[in-house]
Amino acid sequence: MNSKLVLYNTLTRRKEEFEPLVPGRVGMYVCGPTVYGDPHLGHARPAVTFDLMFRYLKSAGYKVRYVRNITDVGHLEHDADEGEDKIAKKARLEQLEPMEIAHYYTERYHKAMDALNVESPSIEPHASGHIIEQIEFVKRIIDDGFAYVANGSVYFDVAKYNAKYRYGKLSGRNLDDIIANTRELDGQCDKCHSYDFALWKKASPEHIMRWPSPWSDGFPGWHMECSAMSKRYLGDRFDIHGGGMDLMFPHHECEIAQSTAALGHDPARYWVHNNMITINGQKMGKSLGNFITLEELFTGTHKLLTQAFSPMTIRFFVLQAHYRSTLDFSNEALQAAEKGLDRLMKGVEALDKIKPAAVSTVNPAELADRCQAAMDDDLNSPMVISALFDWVRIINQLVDGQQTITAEDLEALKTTVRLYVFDILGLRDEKAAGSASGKDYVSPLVAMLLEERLKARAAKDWAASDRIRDGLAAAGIRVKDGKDGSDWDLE
RNA sequence: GGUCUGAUGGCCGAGUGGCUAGGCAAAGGUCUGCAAAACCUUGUACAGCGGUUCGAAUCCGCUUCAGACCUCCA
Repeated sequence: MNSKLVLYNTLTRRKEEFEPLVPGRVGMYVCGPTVYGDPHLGHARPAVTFDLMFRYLKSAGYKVRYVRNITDVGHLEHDADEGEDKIAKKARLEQLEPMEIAHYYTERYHKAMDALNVESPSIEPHASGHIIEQIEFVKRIIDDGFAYVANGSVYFDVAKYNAKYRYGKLSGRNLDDIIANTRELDGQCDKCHSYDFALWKKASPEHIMRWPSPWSDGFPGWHMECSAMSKRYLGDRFDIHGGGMDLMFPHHECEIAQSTAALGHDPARYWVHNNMITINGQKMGKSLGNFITLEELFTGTHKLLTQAFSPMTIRFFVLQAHYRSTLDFSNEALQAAEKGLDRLMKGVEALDKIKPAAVSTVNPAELADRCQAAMDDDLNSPMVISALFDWVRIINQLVDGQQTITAEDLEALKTTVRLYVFDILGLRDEKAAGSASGKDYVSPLVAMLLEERLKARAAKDWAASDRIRDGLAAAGIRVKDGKDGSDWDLE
């Protein structure tokens, strides 16, 4: 473990050297999706970002427990008080059981994550499966005096909490500002203050998702699951808590308050937030209705898309920007990513064409050092990619014989390139993998035709040669003439 | 209004006191019967105005513009 990882901690607004609580082990918790709709491009950002973190920490030698939740209950729409449970609402619309909806979209989410080559986390707890833990957590907060019961619901007493700790430490707000900027309550509410938030909500008669509790038949408040489940699987303290920047306030702020109220201290040491994906300069999100689902991207069926983009193009697109920057969606940017990825993958394939020599004119350790330094610096994947591209050029020069490399250095180079491209960036050679079966299937046929074409070319029968080339092109097979004969590829 | 980010070449995006990523596009070249593909080369940009400094795109101040959060959102 020779990495010296530095992470930007939202809590301190600084880059800090990463020191796990237990040497050699890392506990990380990331807010996962609310499963009431198809996963969209916005979901790809945290998924890929924290997948990168997960992969890098593991490759650095840490034993990592990565917990990413599935929110299948308790997430209210419009208003934490009067709103309706998202899952339940969707269920009524589609005439389905709430769990049916949650299951369906969880599956869809998993499918999209697989396509993006996002590794499954160590544990993926569902909020609905941890009602007991959440009730216990609420009890502790009540016992410590930081919550009050009102008409079957339980609310967090923000003012009381703020008197002892500080509410707003993560988002940089202070309570006075929050009071000044929180809208007034309707008057029908059980809460004492507008800025208090629900820990447990009494269910109205028509509410389907409900569980018994000491206070009422109801459901947990919408920040409770993360506090309860992170404690359950990672302990009272853990290393990294991640999520999208839009969750910083109020969600993560409330999580800190809940955990601090119940346990007396912060739950996580490093708070890491990924930035948003924008479209025409605006955040891509459910509420704005300007999101593109991942399936639409993969199939090219959204009206804003000029073509389909493969999952790896999306992944590469995300990795080409630093996770804390906004990333603007456009067809042009995605096309650039697609071509760039293609170039990178061709470079990786070209490694096998290099013939070792007696001396090296290149130093593969340079690549390894650059990549590690970039990753250590707050997971700077764009810098890693930049270094890899520099080496694609060198690899091509090696293939060309303009540079030479020893067998030993070549092995080191292959190891480094593959480590970063496949294991850490998590890219997959879609063309090689995806079309392998199809390519194998037609291979003998194409080989035969190319042989005929070669004969025709040798005889300078250009008409016959071009006829074969055009015929193959019509079948989606592109012939590429090189120095040492012809190669081909599926479109 | 409050809190906080950001403004980089044709586009996307790193960097962040001097050595000035990378990709895409473009131009030139190599190869080729032609084409395509592939490869090579080139490209001096950091919103504006002040200030600090030997030196600033990078630090500070102001201005303009954009975005996020403050209500569910990755």
